[in-house]
Amino acid sequence: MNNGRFSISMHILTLLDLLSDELLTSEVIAGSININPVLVRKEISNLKKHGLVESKEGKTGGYALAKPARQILLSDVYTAVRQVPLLGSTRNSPNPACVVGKQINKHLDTLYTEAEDALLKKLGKSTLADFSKKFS
Amino acid sequence: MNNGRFSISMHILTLLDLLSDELLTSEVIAGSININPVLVRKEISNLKKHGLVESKEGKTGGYALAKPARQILLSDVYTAVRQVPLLGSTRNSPNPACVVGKQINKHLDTLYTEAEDALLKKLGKSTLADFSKKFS
DNA sequence: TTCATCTGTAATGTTATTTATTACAGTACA
DNA sequence: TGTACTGTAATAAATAACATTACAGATGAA
Repeated sequence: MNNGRFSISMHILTLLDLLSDELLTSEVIAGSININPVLVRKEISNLKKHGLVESKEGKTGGYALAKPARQILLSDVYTAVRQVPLLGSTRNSPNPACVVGKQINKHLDTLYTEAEDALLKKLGKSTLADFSKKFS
Repeated sequence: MNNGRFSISMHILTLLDLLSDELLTSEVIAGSININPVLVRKEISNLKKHGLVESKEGKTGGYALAKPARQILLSDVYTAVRQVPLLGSTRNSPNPACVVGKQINKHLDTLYTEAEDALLKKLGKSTLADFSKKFS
């Protein structure tokens, strides 16, 4: 995964949950995370695609959760953010002339999928509401 | 984690297991993975520190597993390679003036530790021998 | 109806991380 | 004593992550 994106998404979602009585702007959110507002908008663009956040444009616009925090599993967040296998390499092209090189990617993929399933299962046990409950 | 390192270590260890009747040189290993031999030596330097591989210098030198493949858990490999939290961000310094920013890292750390424990538990269920058995 | 304030997104620049390469000292065997 | 390795440092190149600038489009309010 793009390292950092899960943390950023969790931060965004936590803010939206805890301050759910108002729409938050990308600038306010960015101020809490301490990153650029454009990054927040990009990240939220992704969270919107996955049905976790909704937005309103124009003046008085901003962001809010698309559904109650107790209906958002942390595994949903992971899935939304995920791009590449958790343990997998980015650029590798092992030698196909070698018995191991030829098959390793296939077998590693299987392993990574299983490992990721275990992770998802774990993350699926708590919700955003459970998480943001810790802030008080 | 340094993405790619787990894959590389698994590749190295699989080769060492399947060709355990001889010492393998960094060049042979690098040829199978299709990376630079120096990277192999560096990665093995780390695996040695964790007691998974042993080496012999000089002419006729090379590498071998430090113990039987059935005694090497995949979680051992992960632990050897691991540098930073699985899901964690690299550079983030949230705003301490914000209720969320102030505490988020602490709570994310807890979450990441739990998630990683689940992963380790899963990886601890199979050994290098189980993995390399798949190549034939 | 026009200005102010926001989202959405593209394009580009900067910085950090990862991987590759070069170089060479040290070891061990023949 | 030469050859073929490991071990490791130093540096360069490639890639990925993040920041910034810019601006079109939406929406509400003066």
